[in-house]
Amino acid sequence: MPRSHTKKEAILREATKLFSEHGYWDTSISDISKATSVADGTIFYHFHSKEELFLAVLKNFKEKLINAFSAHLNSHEFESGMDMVEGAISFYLSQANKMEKRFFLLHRHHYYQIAEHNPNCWQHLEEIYSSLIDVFEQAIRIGQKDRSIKAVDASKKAFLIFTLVDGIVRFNTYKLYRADAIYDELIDSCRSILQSPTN
Amino acid sequence: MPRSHTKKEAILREATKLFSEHGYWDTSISDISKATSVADGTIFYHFHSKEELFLAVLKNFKEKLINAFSAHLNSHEFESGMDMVEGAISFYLSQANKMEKRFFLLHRHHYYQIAEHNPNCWQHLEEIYSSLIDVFEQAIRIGQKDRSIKAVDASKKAFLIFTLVDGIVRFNTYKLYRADAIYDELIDSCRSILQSPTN
DNA sequence: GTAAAAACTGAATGAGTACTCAGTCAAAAA
DNA sequence: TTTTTGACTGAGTACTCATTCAGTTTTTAC
Repeated sequence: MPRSHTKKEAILREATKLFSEHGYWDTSISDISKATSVADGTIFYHFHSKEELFLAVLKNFKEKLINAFSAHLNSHEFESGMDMVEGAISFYLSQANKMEKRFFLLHRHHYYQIAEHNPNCWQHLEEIYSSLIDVFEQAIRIGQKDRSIKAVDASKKAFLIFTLVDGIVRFNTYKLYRADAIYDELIDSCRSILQSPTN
Repeated sequence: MPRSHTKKEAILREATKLFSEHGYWDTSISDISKATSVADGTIFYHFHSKEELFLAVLKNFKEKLINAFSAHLNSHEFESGMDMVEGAISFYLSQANKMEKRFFLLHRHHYYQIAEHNPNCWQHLEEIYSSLIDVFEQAIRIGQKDRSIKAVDASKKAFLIFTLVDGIVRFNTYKLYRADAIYDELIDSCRSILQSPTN
């Protein structure tokens, strides 16, 4: 395995760090090359453009996040569908906490701007969101079978709940409100939305 | 009234348009000066820097949004607190629709980045969010008096509901999900969160 | 009408930027 | 050993951009 392999990885690692911390425009190619102890040209040898490097960071994040979610689902036993929904919420919050900077990047605007002219970027974003929302949707459907969740439009409610959780993560990273301070209210609200009053 | 007054206004108007449409980094001072038929220097005569101009746009938006909300509240009669909450939600959605580009700007990241080193910017953002959340909180408190809303932590639930509505606006502008398609589910969910089962 | 003040101009500046490319070097293939 | 290949280098290119400022025009004050 040539040395290049490690260098490409190192570039991607430093780029993830710098883009996440300072954003796309406030991170120059030479910032990344300095941080990686690599020549500017090496970056363009491995990635055709700054934008392509930025997309590689997104792709990497997408894979990490989706893998983390399926690992979580496979390694846990859930009492009921409702229990699964709650598990997904707290797992999402814990991931957002662990990968705070990368979620920050996801909530920034650059990717949505690039997505307008780059179908590849759009697809990454689409996959991230749909796979996350899917987790909620499946949990709701399971809950409807085991009667822990009432009859609702699973797809729409899944989107609503995801929006709520993701919005809280967003305000949390912007430090406008602390997520842990309303965790109980969040779970309580989700139960109100999904459970019939008798549960 | 000197001519300058109109020019300053025109600069602010064009800056709002261009920043909203293309973002902070993709709008140059000379783009704005061309659009306003003004010399580059004139912009710096009225605003000390690009960042200050950008903040003036935010301040302007803040005032417009807050005024629109109080006008709405003053000009409507509400049957109950719950009715007021629903009115606030649909008013927020209609404003987001009417001022789509400016909401786009609010949801972008630049202001949060500037806010990190500029207390003035931070204050604008804080005022926008707290005044909006306040509308929901007051409506909830009124609803608790007239019994249309059950006993909940008004402040926390107001934040939750605002987060949900704002999140939907965000996904709507990114065209990842259409807000009007889940309006009914949204209202339904808010009722579940706030009303006791017997209502 | 004249002086002072304010508004306005746009060419010039200089600090940045993404990206290129001719050439070096080490290791694999012949 | 010689040749070829792919990884890597970093000075150079062509460019954009926010900001400045010396000078001009317009408005206001007297």
